[in-house]
Amino acid sequence: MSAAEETPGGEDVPWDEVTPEAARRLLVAAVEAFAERGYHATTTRDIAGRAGMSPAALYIHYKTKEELLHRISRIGHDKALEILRAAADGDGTAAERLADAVRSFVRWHAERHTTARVVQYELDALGPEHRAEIIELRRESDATVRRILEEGAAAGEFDVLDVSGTAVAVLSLCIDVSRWFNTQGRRTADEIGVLYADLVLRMVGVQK
Amino acid sequence: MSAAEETPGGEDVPWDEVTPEAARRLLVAAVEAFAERGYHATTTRDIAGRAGMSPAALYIHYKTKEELLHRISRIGHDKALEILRAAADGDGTAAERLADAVRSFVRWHAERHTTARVVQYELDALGPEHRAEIIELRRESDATVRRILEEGAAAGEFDVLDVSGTAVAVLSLCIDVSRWFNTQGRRTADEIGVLYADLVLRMVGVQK
DNA sequence: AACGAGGGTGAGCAAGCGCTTAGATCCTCG
DNA sequence: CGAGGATCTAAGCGCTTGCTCACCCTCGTT
Repeated sequence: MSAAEETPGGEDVPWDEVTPEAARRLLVAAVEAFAERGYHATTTRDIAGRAGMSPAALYIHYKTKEELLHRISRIGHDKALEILRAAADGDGTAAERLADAVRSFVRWHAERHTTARVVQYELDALGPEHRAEIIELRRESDATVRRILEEGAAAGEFDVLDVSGTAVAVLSLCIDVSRWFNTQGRRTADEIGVLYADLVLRMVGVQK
Repeated sequence: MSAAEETPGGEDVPWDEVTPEAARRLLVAAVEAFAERGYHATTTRDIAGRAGMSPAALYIHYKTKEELLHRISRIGHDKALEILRAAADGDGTAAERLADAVRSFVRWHAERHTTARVVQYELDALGPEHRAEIIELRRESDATVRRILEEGAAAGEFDVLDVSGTAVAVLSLCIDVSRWFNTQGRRTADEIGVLYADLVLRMVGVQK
């Protein structure tokens, strides 16, 4: 049993932590529908239909439609935070780690823009406790980026006037990729990652 | 009759192009509701209630709920484009005009983040023709920023590898302010505008 | 062969949705 | 003053929504 399955294309299969298979199919269908039309415009019938099941089948695996959104949001935020932390905890100078963080974070938001859109823009549709839980994860993402900036500033690598303001700007720039990215566009996810890493290094005063 | 009314606080009153007064009240109520809960989660009863009117009153001034959203989106995009063009067509070096554009564009997205949120994130809720109309306005915003970058690059003021990619990044950075900005936050709209103008100048290789 | 458990379905309920209609009330102007 | 259009309301229509319920089918175990 492989820990991370692979498609013929080499892309790793997400959501493989969701079992049984019917629950995963429903969740994938929900991600697509939420990304296309938004949480509130998506009906449970639409989700079930995309998964090839009857409307009632949804409620065998999920208590409510909101629970589905929460599962998606939680897994997505965990993944996003994991990406940032892997870069922040890596080897190399602060500049290298910052570039790595931006490159991989942007790539995720572009490649998986369907998921990212739901994760980043449907926060308000969650119930109060679920929303609070997710907001805490976002705070940790913010702290991770801030940490790299602080280390780079302390080491004299970066020239930053406002560390926390710059951290917000960096994250904001990356997140918004999921709003406008389009698979038919001119640029690939990789190209945007490279471009953005360069722009962010410039923001912190690093010359190439 | 003043062309632009003023509140005691000195803030200019938007939506004064919307008449009669009842139609404006409904529209302002809709902006608040759409920003808080999203277009699809907002009911026509909620909008009418906030405006202190009965549900049916909405349909005297607007044919559908979608027409309300379109009016909001159209006026907001016109205003955003006007801000960008005023800066782009101003005097001064390309660097000064770029800084001015970012400063005022960010300030608008922060100060009027309620409106901006609806304008920027509810595009998909519009019908096909209305959406196409708005997308055209966005293209013009993009072209305006790109123009400043091209002029700065041609004049040797800027060091930009990828003009259109950088233009997207600059706009994206500014727009996303409306997602996270909060009136109770640490920073004022002005402060963020100044910070972001600095970050953007760094992106295009201008030293302070 | 009989069983129990769990995933699945068709039908449908109560509530809430966008929007309409009939009629009351207000304002404007001859 | 009194006609007539504009504005607003109470009531409610037809439909869709999230979700439930009674039942069925499949399958490993005894």
